[in-house]
Amino acid sequence: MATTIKDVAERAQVSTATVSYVLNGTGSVAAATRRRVLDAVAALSYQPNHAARSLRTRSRTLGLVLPPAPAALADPALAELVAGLSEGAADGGYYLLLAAQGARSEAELGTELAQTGRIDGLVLLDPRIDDERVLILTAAGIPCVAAGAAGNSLPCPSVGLDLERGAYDATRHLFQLGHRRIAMIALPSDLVGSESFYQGFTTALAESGSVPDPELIVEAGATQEAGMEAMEELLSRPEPPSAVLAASDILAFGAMHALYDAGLVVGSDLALVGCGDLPLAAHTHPPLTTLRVPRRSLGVALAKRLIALIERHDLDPQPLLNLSLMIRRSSAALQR
Amino acid sequence: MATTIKDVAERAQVSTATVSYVLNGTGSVAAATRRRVLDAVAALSYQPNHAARSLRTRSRTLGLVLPPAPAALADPALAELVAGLSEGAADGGYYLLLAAQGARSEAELGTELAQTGRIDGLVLLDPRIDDERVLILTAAGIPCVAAGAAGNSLPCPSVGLDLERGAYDATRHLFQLGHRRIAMIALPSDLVGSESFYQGFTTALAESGSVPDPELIVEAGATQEAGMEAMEELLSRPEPPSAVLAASDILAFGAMHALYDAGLVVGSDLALVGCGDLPLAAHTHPPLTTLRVPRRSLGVALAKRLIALIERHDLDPQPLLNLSLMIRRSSAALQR
DNA sequence: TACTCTTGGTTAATCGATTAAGTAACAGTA
DNA sequence: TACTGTTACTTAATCGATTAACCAAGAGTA
Repeated sequence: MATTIKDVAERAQVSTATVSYVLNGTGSVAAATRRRVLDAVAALSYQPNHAARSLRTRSRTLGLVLPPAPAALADPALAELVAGLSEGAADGGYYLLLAAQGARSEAELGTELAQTGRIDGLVLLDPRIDDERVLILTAAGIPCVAAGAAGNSLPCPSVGLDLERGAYDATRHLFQLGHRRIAMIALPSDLVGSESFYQGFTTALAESGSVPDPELIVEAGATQEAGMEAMEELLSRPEPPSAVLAASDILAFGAMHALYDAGLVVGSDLALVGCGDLPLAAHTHPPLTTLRVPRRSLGVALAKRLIALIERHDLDPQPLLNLSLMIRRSSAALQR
Repeated sequence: MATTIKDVAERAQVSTATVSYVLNGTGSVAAATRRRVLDAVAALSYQPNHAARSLRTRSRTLGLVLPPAPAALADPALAELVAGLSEGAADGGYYLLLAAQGARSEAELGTELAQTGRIDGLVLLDPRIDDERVLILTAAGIPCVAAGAAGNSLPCPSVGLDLERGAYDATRHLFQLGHRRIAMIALPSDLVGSESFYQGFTTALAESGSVPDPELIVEAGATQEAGMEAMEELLSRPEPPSAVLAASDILAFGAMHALYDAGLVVGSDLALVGCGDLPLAAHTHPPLTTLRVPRRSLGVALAKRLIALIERHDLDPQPLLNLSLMIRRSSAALQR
């Protein structure tokens, strides 16, 4: 039924080897012969069988392990990243395999997928410092790239977001609105990127002649509840902040709840800026000023980088992707 | 490096055939031999190579074609469905392959994936009546299931949502709040499911002794703009409705904008109910009453059904999945 | 002339599984 | 005893590509 390389070879009056050489651009084939082969391919609308091909070479498939149920919900924008990944994969002639993380750890699952030849490499989300997944996978010789990590704090390539610059921009924005007591709610410090974000924050403060008040820096978890608690903590300070920069939208949403509970009006009583620009951010009340993450481009870049790694192309040092500050009503000028 | 069936065979002192028989539960193998084989498998932590296996049998992979960029954004809840799909796939020993739809049509891409042996079957989103994708794919003998379609309006199996019951519940809810002039904003009528939704609506009306006023039924597109226009149209009626049931949250969001523009307050001036329960729905102002779609379960059910189809198990007639009405502030009692 | 290179192919081994066909040993049966 | 079945294996073909190894013919060179 399905046409094979043999059918093409017969029709073009050559051996299957020649067909393969033409199709892969390897070997040396006379122009006339090449034509005959290509004509036969077109006439039969031949597509090489994937299993046979990957039995000898690569699987041309990138893998992504989906976080278990609750975490998947935590990032509604995952779809956007995934779309970018499969787009970037397609550009390079690859596809994207999704695996649901069941009982096994992500590293185990990834190793299995790679060792059974299902995937050639893996994309890792939310990398942490000294991430054990990276250690296990690279030790097993499995190519992987990490998403959204900046710089070289990881033993594997990554495509980074310029969180430092983003945090800097957001902080400057608050400063220019007149705020002087600016707090920050940080993500867990073992997340790669937390450090950069903090750097951007302090750099902006330093530039305006102030130093970060340790009282106004709270490290939170990654959930909305954590953001809520962090905000409550900030409000309990002797001298509470007039503006808050949250390292993620989720944290900012939690902070909003805390502010609402405290009877404070976001935007006028206190300025709030998030990071991520989740779809929800534009629809909270008031709409949240936040740093937009180019998720689709991030996905595309990750896929391309992983493919380069797999095929051992020269890895062009990828520039960091920029965040853009979406100014909305949650950040207003300081009232006095 | 990677351990093969040969390594296992050697260690267990049997032929590779026997190993295969043990692993697949086929053939007849003495208990003692089976033990030896299983021990060897465990000792070598052997995993069969996927390419080799699928060269002879199936690829144990389900396919999903991602809608092109703009449409993908239209349904932020796609991630949830995808998570369900890969979960259901994993349960059956399958994985999920994602393909970005580039220039080619979904049917072409799906056919190619199936014919190159990359996937065994395809999941189709948003099926339409006489959907050409279904026709092309089933003609090519490619198993596929459609998502969210009810009943038998499709030439391929599907996992349905009980939209009729959902629309009925929502309409009854509005009626019980005292509303008598209830309008409906419908999705394009060629979407499988539009008919059922309409049925539920009219059944509920009929039960309360009224018949649907054609003036109060507007067929819209699928976008927010379409919802906005539809609402404007309804407001221009000589006798405008006091309540509106929108066939999708997106349409409802558009309707909200139109109402805002008209200076009407959703929830008090007019009751509005959507369908889908997108993450945004709980965060609009006022929060939107809507029918929650069990997306994750839908994904799981779709995957299981597709696998059953591929492996020719008896397809147990899947019950329709129920929607549940999330009552929020957009639907309030009739003011008089 | 005799030798070496290059070009343009072919032949056949190979990847790692599945599975049809074959076989030896033994039990049951007429 | 001779025949038929079963059980428990093994042998080897096969899936459809890639690719190392080989080869023939013609060009270039000493």
